[in-house]
Amino acid sequence: MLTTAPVSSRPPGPVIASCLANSTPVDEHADLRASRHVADTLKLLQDRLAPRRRLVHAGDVVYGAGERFSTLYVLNAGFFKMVNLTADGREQVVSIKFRGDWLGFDGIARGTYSCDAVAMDTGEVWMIRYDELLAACRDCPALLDVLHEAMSRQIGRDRESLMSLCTLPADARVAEFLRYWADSLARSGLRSDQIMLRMTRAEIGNYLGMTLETVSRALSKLARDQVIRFAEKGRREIRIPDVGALSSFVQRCLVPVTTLQ
Amino acid sequence: MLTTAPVSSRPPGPVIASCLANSTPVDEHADLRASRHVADTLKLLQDRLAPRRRLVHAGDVVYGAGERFSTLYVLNAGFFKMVNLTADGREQVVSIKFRGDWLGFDGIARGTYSCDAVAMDTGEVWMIRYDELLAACRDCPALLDVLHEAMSRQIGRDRESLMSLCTLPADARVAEFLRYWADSLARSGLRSDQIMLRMTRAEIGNYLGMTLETVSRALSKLARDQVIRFAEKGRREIRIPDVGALSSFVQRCLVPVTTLQ
DNA sequence: CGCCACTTTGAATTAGCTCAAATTCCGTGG
DNA sequence: CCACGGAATTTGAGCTAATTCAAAGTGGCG
Repeated sequence: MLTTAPVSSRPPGPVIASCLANSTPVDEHADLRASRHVADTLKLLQDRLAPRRRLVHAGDVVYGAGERFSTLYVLNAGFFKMVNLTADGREQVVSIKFRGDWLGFDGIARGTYSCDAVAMDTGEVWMIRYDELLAACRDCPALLDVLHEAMSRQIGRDRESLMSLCTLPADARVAEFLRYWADSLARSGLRSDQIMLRMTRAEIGNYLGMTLETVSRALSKLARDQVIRFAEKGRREIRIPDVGALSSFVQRCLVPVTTLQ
Repeated sequence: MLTTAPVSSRPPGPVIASCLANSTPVDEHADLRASRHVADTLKLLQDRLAPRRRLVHAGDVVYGAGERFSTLYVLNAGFFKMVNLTADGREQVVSIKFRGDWLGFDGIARGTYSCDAVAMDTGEVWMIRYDELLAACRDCPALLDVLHEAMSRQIGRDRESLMSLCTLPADARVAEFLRYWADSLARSGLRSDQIMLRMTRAEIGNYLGMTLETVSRALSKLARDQVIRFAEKGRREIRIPDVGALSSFVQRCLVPVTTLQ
């Protein structure tokens, strides 16, 4: 559980238990706290609302853009992408959801969902009728706190995505993307030194505002620089020996030449 | 300055009164309804919370990144920009706020604000302590609805920004930006055929993920195509004879050659 | 009037895109 | 088991939209 530091001394080791490989250098308990926070939130929802659970498989659409809004979803397992399709035919992955994330907030204001929520893997969502949630909040203020916290976190997260898009070159955006994915796994209580990407290069590129070729080149570069490693077979699985290395890669992208003088 | 234009058959024509020239083709009362909605919301807040008002002038910082979160702000007049500064020194305008918009949602989850809220003009914000708001919501569910609606709308809006960034070329992003600004003025109940930009080209470029030169070129192009017109003096004021023209300009950007076959 | 910040425009440069070809992976059926 | 085919990926090469660099031009204001 305690990573053996940056320098990889770790043998591939069986994936069995031993989970929760984290590596935030600043606060090595941060991931643990975060994952507990997710677990606590889910527990609260389960206790107070006993939400209906729904199993999903890759490709399942939990709700589609334009459908009447009535229920929020909380992701308990698996991964989702939110896909937006504009009237003029532009298609865009606008966000990726992990365990503990809520789906459907955008529906509250308009009365209809504005995206498709598509499962990228086998997983489970909890269905929470918005009206029932509000009713339950009356008896249990903690529930309201949890709701607001989730909405607020999404707002903060969306902002970070926007920052990335606006201020980072393509290579760095890919690195940031992997870093966030690893972070999210850690928050979920899963091992984060190993990512099974559930997206094609084309989808990643769409999400990050670049072409699939650029994604591929960026990943190749990250591998060349030893920041990531591809699993022996299948280039969808990515090993991240040290999350910190991803962050410093981003930094390096920002200071292209200035280092010299 | 006025290049004799490619075709130019339209005479300058007086722009005198005739305010509120809107041009949503689908529903010509949409703007009116939207502005009533903003007014109703503000009325509700005023009646139930009697929030403290604060006058601001251009450059005033209502709250800064890192400050302890305690209160939300509702913009009653003026314009704000939200500015994010990352640890590594990247600075980014992450959103623009208009009348009826709320400021500070990002603070709920982290307990601190994550952006600077900077006034771009003389205006007024209403201060709403978050704890008091929650207390008031207990007696008045409508208040809670308004809060959730505002958070949800921001989530939806942030998504649209991201779509723009990812899927539109620079020219179109500038057009979209102006269109949204005009829309927001209409929602505020202000005339929307005329925009006084409170931002430099550099700020606009930062917000839209491009350089100031690109913004300038895009605006020049829009003027050349008669989609906008600059006021006689000062290139900060922009006339929009027809908002629809902005939208169709965006469309044109998306179909570069395909029109032929 | 003259400074200064902002804007516009042009010319050269480049990051990322498009197009194209080769390679790998994986499921399917003989 | 292997051969086959389609989809995803990688990599190269040229092209283009947008950036960078540079030089005027414009407006606001003490």
